Amino acid sequence: MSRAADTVRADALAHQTGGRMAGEARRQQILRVAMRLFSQHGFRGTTTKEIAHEAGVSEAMVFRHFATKEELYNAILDHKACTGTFDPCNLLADAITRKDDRAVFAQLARALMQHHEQDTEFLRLLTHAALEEHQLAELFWDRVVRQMYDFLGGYIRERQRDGALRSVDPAIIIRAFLGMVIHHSLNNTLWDKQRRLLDISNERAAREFTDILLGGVTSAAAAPARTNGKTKRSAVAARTKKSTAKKNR
Amino acid sequence: MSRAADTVRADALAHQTGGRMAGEARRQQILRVAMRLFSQHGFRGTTTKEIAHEAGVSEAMVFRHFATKEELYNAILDHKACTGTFDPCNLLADAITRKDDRAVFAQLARALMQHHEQDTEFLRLLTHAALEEHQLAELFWDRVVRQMYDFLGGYIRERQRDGALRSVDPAIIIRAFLGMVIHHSLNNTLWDKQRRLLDISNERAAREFTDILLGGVTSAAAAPARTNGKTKRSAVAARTKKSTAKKNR
DNA sequence: ATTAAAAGTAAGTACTTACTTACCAGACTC
DNA sequence: GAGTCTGGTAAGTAAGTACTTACTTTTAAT
Repeated sequence: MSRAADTVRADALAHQTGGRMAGEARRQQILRVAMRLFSQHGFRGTTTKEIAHEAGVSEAMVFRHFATKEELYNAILDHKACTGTFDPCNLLADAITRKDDRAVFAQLARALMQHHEQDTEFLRLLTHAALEEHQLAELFWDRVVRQMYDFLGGYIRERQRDGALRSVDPAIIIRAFLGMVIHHSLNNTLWDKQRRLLDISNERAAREFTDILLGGVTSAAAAPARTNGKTKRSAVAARTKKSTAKKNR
Repeated sequence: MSRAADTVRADALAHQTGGRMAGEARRQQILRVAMRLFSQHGFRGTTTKEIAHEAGVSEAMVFRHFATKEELYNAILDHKACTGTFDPCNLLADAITRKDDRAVFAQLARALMQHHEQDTEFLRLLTHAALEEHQLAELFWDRVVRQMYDFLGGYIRERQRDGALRSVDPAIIIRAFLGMVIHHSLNNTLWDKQRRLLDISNERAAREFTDILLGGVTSAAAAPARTNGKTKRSAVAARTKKSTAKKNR
């Protein structure tokens, strides 16, 4: 869908003359403005007056469309939580059927980072929500994060049965990988916007993170050849087994 | 100085009868209360009235000790930024001189996660500061994060010259590792306090993350055996040594 | 052209906010 | 025991805050 185009058109209309708009269009515009402001200053840090002013409209109009400030906030969060997220199933389907681990993780990382970069607002909104312990945080968790862990977890378990991946709790692998990716995104959008400490393309970051992860979790890396390929009994193998046992509750 | 002792005494005094306190003690108490509230609700989400009430004192007293709310906030942040952070130099000095990569990273991870767990307030405070683009975020960045990258970066470069680690930009390695660790901490304190998705001890998390990282960045992993025996051998030796070290607990 | 709904506003209300002023009470010195 | 320094408060103030009310203008179908 052409969200970008809609945005431009609506804003143009609003900023031209401040003229009268159709109800739904105005509603959407207020939503967009509010989203921007909430993501910048948080819920408490954003005033309804400010929202109204930025939307080029009186405060009363905001309250005509949204009964309370809270309702406006919820509308944004709901909309974002439902619409704004991609699901990894479609994106990774191809790579998964090919069992191309490298492609699976690299594509996931690239898609995530691209998403974060294009929709910085959402990242900030989510972080605000988490800090304020708003229900969105939980909602997002249940709808998106849990699904991600389930989905990726299934794939990893499969690859572990194939003997391609070391038997580590899949959740740990996912936590580690998402950690690299999300931390990197948060760094770029929240902490080090000028990228003073590390300035690399999403492409490259995805590649490097994937290299590190796969190096760390593929079977070959865990059991470096020394005797033959099958029956190496080493401290490494013992450790791996132990952690598997611990994991099997 | 015995800050801990002061703290205890002050709280006891304050909670007993709400009696009169020495100036400095009251100041410290207000600071502590304010820190807790700011970390819970952010700067804008915390009122001076609330702070005063929780400190068992009138609002005017807050403003006697701190001219403005902003000054109070700054005092907290400054104090935290200077006092509250550990520097990795001392902590890791031993492991570094031994060139025990596993110990270096595992200890760092454990210390960081422990720190985050014990001082959740600070994590939240920092995140709030980053979102609000408060100067503390930058201050913390310059004083702590940059130092960490420099320090660890130096060690990694050294180990790369030794041929022990693959030649990847050290900053990427650090970003990846800190990503796993910090993301995990943020998850535990901000998103998934009940640890529904992953519930492991800091100890184990540190170990697993270190395993993944080292698997991904040691030379052997990057250049799987097939060439000569040197890198292979060293890799195996390193791994064995590490796992022995790990077993000693 | 009439009319009724919809889009919009100016000017409130009731309450909260950060911050101030004017005053008080006990402990200490002299 | 007079003076004064210090920890403390009650009761403000001016500027916000979310939200409302009473009213006007535009649109568009009849």
